[in-house]
Amino acid sequence: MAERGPRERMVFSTAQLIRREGVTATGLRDVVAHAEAPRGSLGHYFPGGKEQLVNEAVDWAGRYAANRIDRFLAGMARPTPSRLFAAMVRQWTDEFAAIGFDQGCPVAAATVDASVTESTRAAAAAAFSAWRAPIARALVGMGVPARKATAAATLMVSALEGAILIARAERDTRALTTVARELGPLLDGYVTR
Amino acid sequence: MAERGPRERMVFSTAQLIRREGVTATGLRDVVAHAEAPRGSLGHYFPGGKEQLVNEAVDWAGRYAANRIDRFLAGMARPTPSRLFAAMVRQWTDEFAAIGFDQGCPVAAATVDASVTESTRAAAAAAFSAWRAPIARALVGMGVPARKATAAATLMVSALEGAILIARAERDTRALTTVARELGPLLDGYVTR
DNA sequence: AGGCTACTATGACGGCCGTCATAGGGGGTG
DNA sequence: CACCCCCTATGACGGCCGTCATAGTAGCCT
Repeated sequence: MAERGPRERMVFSTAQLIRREGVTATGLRDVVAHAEAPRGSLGHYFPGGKEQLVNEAVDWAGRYAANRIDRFLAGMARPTPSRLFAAMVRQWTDEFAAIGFDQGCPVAAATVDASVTESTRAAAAAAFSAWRAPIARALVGMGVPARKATAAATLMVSALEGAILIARAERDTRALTTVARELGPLLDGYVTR
Repeated sequence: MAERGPRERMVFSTAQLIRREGVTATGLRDVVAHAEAPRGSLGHYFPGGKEQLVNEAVDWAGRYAANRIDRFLAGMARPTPSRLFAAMVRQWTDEFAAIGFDQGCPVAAATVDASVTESTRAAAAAAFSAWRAPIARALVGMGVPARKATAAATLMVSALEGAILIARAERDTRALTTVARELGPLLDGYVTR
């Protein structure tokens, strides 16, 4: 997360804060403090106000999740659906173990939280889409029929998001490891060649 | 939702409002208005303040979800894991179709949202537990080994919660129907007798 | 009747929110 | 130098928040 300009830092910090506080509870003053950004720049870079800032943070999160998928695949010698899913899950178990359960998924937070604006809801939908696309593409590359790939990707994201939720509530990664274990064989079963 | 006292109405209204606004965005004044309850009673019935009110709402939601499971089973001639899951999913697709995508799961909202207090987080964990227990019990009754039943219940709740999230973001029930369809055979495969 | 308890009414308090108006720096260009 | 444009500084505004103090009212118990 190299040294970027104030604008990018604010978007990134917004995503970070949304992850643990939710949209409504994240104040713009908190954002500038976290980003160590000049407060006066807020209205300058984000004339659309908090709504614009939040939307950009959600966009950022969607792109980040998508990139992660590609990175997981790049690190695998012989990728399989279950291995990809295991990597996605492990990313979260590792993070929970390392820094605690306070930070969840920003896209989930933006979806659930608050008097979320229509535009923010649309940003969340786009983020889920951006996340699912590389998964489905990867599954096809592993031999899953295109017809089944998007459904499988939806299942993977759903199970992961739900398990993240439960893990945070229980402060225990068990839900995550459970879904990875139980879903693995089913996912590999989609492969036809 | 028969005519209850003001106290119960406030708890119920809190759950309703949390479902669509989140915890932080739900104001106490909104609650009394929605419950048509006397404002002066808030501090009387809930000396623990908003925190207590939210916790009771989450508790209520957990019990409600658990009761729903029993009601689903009662309405089935020959219950199977996939049929139970389909019923759980259908409850949500029906609700989304009927009243829109504005209302999600209150337990998810309480988990994700905000400067949620430790006690609220614990209430959410208890709610998930209360929800999962009757599912696991039902699975055992259908012939799923006890060893596998809790894992399967966790998978079902995870996939459902995640799909609810995606469905709300996309304003489309497709994610829900997808997980029901894809997970069905796996769930029935747990049955050994 | 008197008194005690359970409940309700009302308004004020301090605090934080997102937004905006105003003004100042500061470097590159004419 | 003068100018302009991009960025930043600062403080005020109205509004809503959760909480609390104070003052009632209603009804049962003895």
